[in-house]
Amino acid sequence: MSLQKYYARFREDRRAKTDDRSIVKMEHIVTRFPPSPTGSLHIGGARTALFNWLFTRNRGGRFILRIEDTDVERSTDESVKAIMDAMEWLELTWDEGPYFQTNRLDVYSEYAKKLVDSGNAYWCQCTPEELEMRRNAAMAEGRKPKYEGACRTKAFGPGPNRVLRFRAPDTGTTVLRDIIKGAIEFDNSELDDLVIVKSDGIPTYNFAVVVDDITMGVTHVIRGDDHVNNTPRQILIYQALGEKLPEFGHVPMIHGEDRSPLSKRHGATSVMEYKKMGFLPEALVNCLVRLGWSYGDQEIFSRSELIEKFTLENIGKSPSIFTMEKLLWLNAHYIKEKRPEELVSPLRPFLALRNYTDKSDAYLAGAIRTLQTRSHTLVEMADAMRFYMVDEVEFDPAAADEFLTPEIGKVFELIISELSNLETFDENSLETVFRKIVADLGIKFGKIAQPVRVALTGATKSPGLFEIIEVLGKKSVVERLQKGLKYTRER
RNA sequence: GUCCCCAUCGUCUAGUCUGGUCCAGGACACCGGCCUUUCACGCCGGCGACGCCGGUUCAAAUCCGGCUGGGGACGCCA
Repeated sequence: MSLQKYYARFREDRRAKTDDRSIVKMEHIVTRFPPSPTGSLHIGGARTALFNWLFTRNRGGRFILRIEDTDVERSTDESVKAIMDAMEWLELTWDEGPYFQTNRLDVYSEYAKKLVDSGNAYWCQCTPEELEMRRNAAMAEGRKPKYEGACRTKAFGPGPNRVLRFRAPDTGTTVLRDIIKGAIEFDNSELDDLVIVKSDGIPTYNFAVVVDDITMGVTHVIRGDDHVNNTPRQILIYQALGEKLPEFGHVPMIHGEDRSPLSKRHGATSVMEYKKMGFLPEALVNCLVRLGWSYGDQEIFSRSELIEKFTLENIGKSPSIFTMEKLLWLNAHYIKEKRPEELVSPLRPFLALRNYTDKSDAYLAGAIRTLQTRSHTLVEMADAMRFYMVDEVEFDPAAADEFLTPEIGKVFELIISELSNLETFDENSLETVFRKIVADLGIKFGKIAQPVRVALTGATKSPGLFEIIEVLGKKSVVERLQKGLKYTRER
């Protein structure tokens, strides 16, 4: 599929969902999620997107997807797709976009020109190498490694290998009034003249975001804590442009178990990896939202509840650690909660991966129902499903050895004949038959349960006997019992 | 190094703004028990934290200061 068509697909999607918003109060809130397409959507980015999305849906605003691809070297179409796929899986629908910064170069030039004309920007021809050296020297001497303004007064015009720098004030303070963190004051002397247009004519991040947020009418900038230090620079640019500031809210970071930034060595970082591991999107969403945000003691939230209850005020200030423990529990919860039929299609890919022969939706749903309280993930479920899917089960040697004994053979014969004559093959009648057999033989049900279980599933652990028998059906059950019987005779 | 942020059970967190109702509540994980045809589910119980020091106060998890620890930023990356 071409990228164009791909985007169009999402556009269609959006149109369909736009009307939902009219039922919510409109407050003209505009937010955005601006990933840079240099990889897949990861846990941290997903949570930022989720917070923005929830905030916007709660307030009845517009949520924009903007692709920040000004790093031409590292940006790829593949990443754009990966990010949109992940957002689609999490159902983080956007109302506008995706916009691409590389398509908006004219807009940035226009704003760059404004800054040059007003004396707030100047051309600089210091080379990256020189800059690097000066930075290192400053660090070595314990000084803040900032640009000292060598080209400030040279009045260069644009030219090859020249960059445009923003002329930052040397004195005074800039205050960031953060919705989440409160007021943070920065000494302007800490800031330097940052590059806003690179020598290839492409704007840098700090400039492009500001121009985009201004021109797209963004009212609330909600992003990761790692952007706090960029914010005073951006505020200065807003001011130089004479524009009104948006509200800023910086959400605390998510770390790995050793409190270092979340990375591959902490396990899966990409949202789609969690899909592959058999997690349900609602579980990931529920897990992610509780990292930094809370609503009293409540742990489980439906999507509509989240939209209703989400506010920025309930976001905490301290960073959190992402572990899979709660996610696993949440996933198990949602697996239990769903109707078996709803799990059929999400489970199918996992079944296919195991090369099981295909079964009907109804059969699958029946099998799923027996495994819902026993699975933390779809992977676990697909694995546990094996005995439902194969024609012939292979006995676990230890289990067969312990339970498929010669003595149990006679019992099997009786069960086989009773079951063969049974008309209605449901849990209730099954239970009646077994209780009768047990009573006739004068033994405890526990005596025969494990042997039958081994014959039917090959293992000592499984869902309840009667549910298994009902799902498997008479033919398969009788065959398996006969195979078990054969084993007891031939051992 | 400089600047900025953060700090409650192992983890996610409530409580901190508006000190007393908190010898700190919930959830996950872990441990024990019950239920039981196995395994799970479920239910009941247990373990377990206000980083440290000082100050303010009749009273501090809550306010103030310092320390320590962790994180972030300091790019012609975003």
